[in-house]
Amino acid sequence: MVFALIDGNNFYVSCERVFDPKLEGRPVIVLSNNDGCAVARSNEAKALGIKMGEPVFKLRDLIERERVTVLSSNYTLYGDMARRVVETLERFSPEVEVYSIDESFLSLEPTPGERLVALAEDIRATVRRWTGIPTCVGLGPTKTLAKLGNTVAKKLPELGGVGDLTSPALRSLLLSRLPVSAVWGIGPASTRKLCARGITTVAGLRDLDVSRARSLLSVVGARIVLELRGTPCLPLELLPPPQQALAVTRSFGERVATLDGLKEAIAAFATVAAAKLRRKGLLAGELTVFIHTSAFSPGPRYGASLSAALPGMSADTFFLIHEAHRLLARLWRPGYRYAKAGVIFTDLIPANRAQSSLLPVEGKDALMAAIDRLNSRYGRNTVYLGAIGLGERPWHTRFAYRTRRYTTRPDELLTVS
DNA sequence: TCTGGGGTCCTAGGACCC
DNA sequence: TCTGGGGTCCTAGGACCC
Repeated sequence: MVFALIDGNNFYVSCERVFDPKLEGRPVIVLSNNDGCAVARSNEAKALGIKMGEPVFKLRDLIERERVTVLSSNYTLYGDMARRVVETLERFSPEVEVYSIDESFLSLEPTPGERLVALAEDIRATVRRWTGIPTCVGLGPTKTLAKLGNTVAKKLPELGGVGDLTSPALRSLLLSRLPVSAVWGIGPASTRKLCARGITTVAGLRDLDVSRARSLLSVVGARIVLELRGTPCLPLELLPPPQQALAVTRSFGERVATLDGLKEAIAAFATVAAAKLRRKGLLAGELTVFIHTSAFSPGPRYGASLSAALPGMSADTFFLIHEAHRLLARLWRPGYRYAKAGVIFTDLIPANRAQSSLLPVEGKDALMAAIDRLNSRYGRNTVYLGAIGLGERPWHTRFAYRTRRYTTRPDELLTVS
């Protein structure tokens, strides 16, 4: 059995290009929430030196000079495109682990006589043809090596999009040339630790004594060393583990100084989070609320968070807004310009496993279901609670350059003439 | 002078991922 | 002026138990 990792190339940009071919061959970046940072870059944008996570205001001149196309995130579109990619992958293996929005692990069992690389090329070509999304495929005897193979495929275009690390000989050659920071799970802190001890290449990490890796980088490091040697330690996760936390947090479009303004924002975030809970069939038992000023701007700074067990498991918007507001009232201090806030639900359980309350609230579930149906049928925010406010919403996240939701909104379909 | 052993649970903080 | 959001896992240390 071989692990394959299929990963969408510059995924968000590729989704946009499917519906706007004029973007092909041009520098394109997609921005984070609130149009803050570049989170996806076409190869042309990478070639201009635009870094992952770079704040867009620092790029203004470059964008102007090089005529870079700048787009806001269109998560509705990317989520739907990702679903199509996964459906395509499921044709090639009964075992698919959806690892992130643009990455899936597959187990591959080539039939006798079938070349593994040819199979990988077939997967790429089919995904491209059926969804329009270009991908790269990494192959290896472990997930860590498949991931590394994918990195190699992206780095070396001459490989034709497939990085095969199943053969020990080729693997040894490549591992001695790749920096240790290229390994999945080795971040900046671990890279510093390793380099300080003279371990700078992937091969160096592979040859590190396992107990030494364990003491240096915890069990995570020990597992990585074994995986690099070809011993699988990470199985495919075919069914997603139960979710542990659900958060809605946002930077504000404009700073908010008043308690009323924060209450509206927190009510809006709690509304979205509660709807997500219901869609996933979950109830929350604990709530955290946080607010803070900007970490970048000068001026007085303040930030705080509070958690509390809810008096009962819930996914009820009325109740959750009320509880979030109680925490907010204890957090809020006057005299600050707040830049960000959020609500986080934890202690999640499936609604069908919950103990029923001794004091059922008549009709509340039916009311929530009715609201969800209306909003699903007529669009988000068709019906919402007055706590979100009816007037200006300075805290609203900016999406100034968002494209259409081509695949999920009949009124936003692409028109062809 | 000599002062056990083996556990669980919880939390805060760090690290990492996309 | 303008700097994202949503997750998971691991460890150390304290509290507590018998």
